[in-house]
Amino acid sequence: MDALVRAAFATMASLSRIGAENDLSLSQLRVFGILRDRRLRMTELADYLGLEKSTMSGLIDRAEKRGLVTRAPNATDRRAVDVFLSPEGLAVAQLIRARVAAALAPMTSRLSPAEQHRLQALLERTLSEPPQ
Amino acid sequence: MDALVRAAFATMASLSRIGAENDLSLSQLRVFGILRDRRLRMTELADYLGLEKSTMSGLIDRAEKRGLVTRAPNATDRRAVDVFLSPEGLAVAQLIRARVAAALAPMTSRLSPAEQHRLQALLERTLSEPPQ
DNA sequence: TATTGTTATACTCTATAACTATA
DNA sequence: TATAGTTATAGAGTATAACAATA
Repeated sequence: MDALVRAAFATMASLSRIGAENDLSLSQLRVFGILRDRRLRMTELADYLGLEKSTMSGLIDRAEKRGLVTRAPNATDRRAVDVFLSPEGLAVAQLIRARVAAALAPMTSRLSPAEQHRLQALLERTLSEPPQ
Repeated sequence: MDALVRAAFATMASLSRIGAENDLSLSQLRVFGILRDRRLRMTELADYLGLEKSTMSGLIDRAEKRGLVTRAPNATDRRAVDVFLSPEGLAVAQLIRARVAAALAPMTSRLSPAEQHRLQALLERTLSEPPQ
């Protein structure tokens, strides 16, 4: 569906721009979204993002160097490393979230509240299982 | 809107995967989509994608080296360079288009034809002007 | 032996700045 | 002077392969 692809590009353009304004790539933006309310191991994080663990190391290296995330040894598996947002990182994550909502508002506000609800319901259903 | 962002990521994941299967990045995928029925100058292409002209040079360099696109001097402005798909590039573009449709089908097919139509109409309206 | 994570390496994507050729 | 495009350079993102530590 053409409209879906165009909506996806328009949405990602907004996300990219907001990320860039905070010196964050799209992947880092996703890291912040995922870690907002979780503490995960490197491998789990890589699985969430569909990236290699070596790529994850680089992403977390750079975010850690900026003081946005923290690494800590896992309590039960001494091979594993937990990652979570620092207080600064959490603040950035919340800022980003607000900015994304504001950026997408012009799109969604073209619809009435009832239509927004209908759009959301339709999208939710298309997302019920990941596409192949 | 949360569903919109998730739908965007799901869609982009499909596009990325299809691109990767053909050794094409998302940006190159977009180039193919844009050039499918057009011949553009480097600067126009860069504007479409929101990229710097130097970035465009690199993308087109690599695609040209693979025989997928062709550069030609512009007929009226000797500073300008036109870009268009080669026959091989056109074949790839058509293949990609079919693969994208097939990949997104599982998402859209969860809706009835009437619902698909409604979703498309709602998305079209949110896209009536680009978000800020 | 298998898994977790890091490091080394290589390539793509991206932007900025400097440059050449043309307008 | 301004614009079109390329090149040089640098940094981020990505994957593959090799590795050390732990399970």
